[in-house]
Amino acid sequence: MIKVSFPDGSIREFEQGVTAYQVAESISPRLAADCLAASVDGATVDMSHALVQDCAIKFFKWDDAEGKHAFWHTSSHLLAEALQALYPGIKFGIGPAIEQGFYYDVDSPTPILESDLAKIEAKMTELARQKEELVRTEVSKADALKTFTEKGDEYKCELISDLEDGTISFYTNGSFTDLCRGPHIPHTGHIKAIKLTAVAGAYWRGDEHNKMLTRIYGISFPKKSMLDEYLAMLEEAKKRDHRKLGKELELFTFSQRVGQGLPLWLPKGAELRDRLERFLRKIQKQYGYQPVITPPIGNKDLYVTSGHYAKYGKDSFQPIHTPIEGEEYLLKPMNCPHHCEIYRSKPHSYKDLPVRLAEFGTVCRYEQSGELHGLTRVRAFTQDDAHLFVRPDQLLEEFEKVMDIVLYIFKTLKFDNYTAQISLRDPNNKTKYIGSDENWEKAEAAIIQACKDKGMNAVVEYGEAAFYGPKLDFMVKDALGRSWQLGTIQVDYNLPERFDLTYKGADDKLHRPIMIHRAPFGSMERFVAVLLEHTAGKFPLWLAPDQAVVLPISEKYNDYAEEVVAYLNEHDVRAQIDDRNEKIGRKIRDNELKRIPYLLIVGEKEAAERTVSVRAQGDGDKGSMTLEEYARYMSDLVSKEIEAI
RNA sequence: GCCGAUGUAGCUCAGUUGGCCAGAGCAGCUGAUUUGUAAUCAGCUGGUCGGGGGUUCGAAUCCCUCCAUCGGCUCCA
Repeated sequence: MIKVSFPDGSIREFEQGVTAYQVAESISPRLAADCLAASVDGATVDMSHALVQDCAIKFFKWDDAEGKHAFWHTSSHLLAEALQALYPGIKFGIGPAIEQGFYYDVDSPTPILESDLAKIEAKMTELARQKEELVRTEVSKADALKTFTEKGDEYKCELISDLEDGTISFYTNGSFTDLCRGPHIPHTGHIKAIKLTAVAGAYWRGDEHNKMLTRIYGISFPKKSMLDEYLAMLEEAKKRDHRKLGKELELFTFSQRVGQGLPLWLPKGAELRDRLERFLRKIQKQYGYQPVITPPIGNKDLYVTSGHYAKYGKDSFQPIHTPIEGEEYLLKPMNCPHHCEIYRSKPHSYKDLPVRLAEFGTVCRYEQSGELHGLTRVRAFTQDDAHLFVRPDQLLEEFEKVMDIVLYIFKTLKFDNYTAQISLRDPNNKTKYIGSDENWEKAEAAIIQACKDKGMNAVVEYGEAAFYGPKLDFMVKDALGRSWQLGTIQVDYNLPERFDLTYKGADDKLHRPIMIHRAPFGSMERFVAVLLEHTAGKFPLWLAPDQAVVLPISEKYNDYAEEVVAYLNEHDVRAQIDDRNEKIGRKIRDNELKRIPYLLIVGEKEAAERTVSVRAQGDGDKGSMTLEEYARYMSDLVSKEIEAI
């Protein structure tokens, strides 16, 4: 047996004659990368050469996340080395690998601009060609601090100060030495294609009170062709951008004159939204929800009572003053307080619960200008909101029923790559939240239990809770991989207390209900945005604003085409005519680009036979059908989509 | 809000060593054509070059400022 000791302190035993490749295989890539610094007890394995090569091969297959991580992490060191060479006096923050690529945060005496990126890329390529090894050294905390103090790198010093006492590792590539845990790929020569993608500002340690550093984003690959593929993929993703599609498909628009972040829904967008609302209303009716309607403003006192004013008052649209009566009103930033008051409007018995109040409620929030983003982050939006007032013994069952609704919606719309996130409060900063520890613990336990019951694989995030209670959020990614929260379910013990909500129990005493806030879509705006990017504008038939367009071959057949449209509209098919004086090829092209699901071509033959020639979106000619056949065909397709559960 | 970039016709974009009345394609309008499965032809209309201020004999082009948009950061009830 031979012993191999690793930098993390572990010692593994291997049979005599083991190859370096087998050693590499036996451990994770993360450890494998660190084998550069491994020492060998015994002479049979040459760790310095073969293992290095084999590790490299393993990484370049991109066969696991750790391999890519090491590759991009090394790339960030390479970026830092290039920056150090080009910008004297530059100081370094952190430079990690991220999901797609890497970045480095720096503080440069001369500004680094987007136009400098090509120059930096060239320097990186030059350094990469030198095949610089990533050399690990280990030092004490005191020595580490000394090294960076001498360099005047205050950011690194701050990082080291926060580390626990003990051994600290440095990695050196060429002339650049960084505080780093590793792992890295063996040498920079494997980095064959580099693209610096963006320069941005980023607060030191993510705190807006700190100095803003310059963040340089990049991505790298072991082959030029992989970079080309990546860039092509980005181009494709841009075509799915909901802002672009929203314009092309005439769903929504914005107007500077109306104001930033205030979407204007165009007729086709309104049709789409209406379909979604009707879909959810139907489900909610089955689940025993009662629709309510509340006004777009509310007295400031309402939000003082709820606690929202103390938390968000300063960052909101400022109160509307009424000079005559001297009152203050707020544009409604959420529906919960109004719904609490509806609950309070009459006494409740334990037999009445759960009470489920639902409203498509439009709310206004003064989001920071830099945060606005298409339809995903706006200043006025409509929540598919509902508040459930439940007894403690009903909490779990009701929570799980809400989960069922969210999952049904996601399934119907084929959102299969969502992430469920349990958002709990930050245990280290409880001042951000209202309510007692006991209530928080009960609420958090309920969500965790519900996920367990449902077998839902959820990630837990601390510090992501709402200020009044923990949540279960459903996150979905957009075309460029940015994650957006859609559905949300929240457990709240606090607002019922603040509004003194009660019900009379079987024991003839007053009890406190628990509130569940929920919005399966999240908001109509954001949901439509993500739906657009998912479908690339090819909506399922039941949602498509226009399901079919009738295309007469020439104006001679316009009358018959009108008859077809009338027939279809009577039979619940949303159809229009394209009677422009254009050739049929042109009409097909234009309507295909508008993602119309079905094109119905009518000419002499169809008019005589009372048929339509059916063309499915992206799927070409489907042959001819009688009007009856086609209407039935459509209704079958729609019912199949909706009942896909 | 912060860092960086962008802003030319309804849309997509040309036009910077400052210089003739600011261009194209698509869309729109008019006319011709009456069409069989992804762009018929011709003519015409349309622009305070994001707003305001400045430099200059002269500004889409240079400077200042404001606004909006985009990429991030921070925030997200």
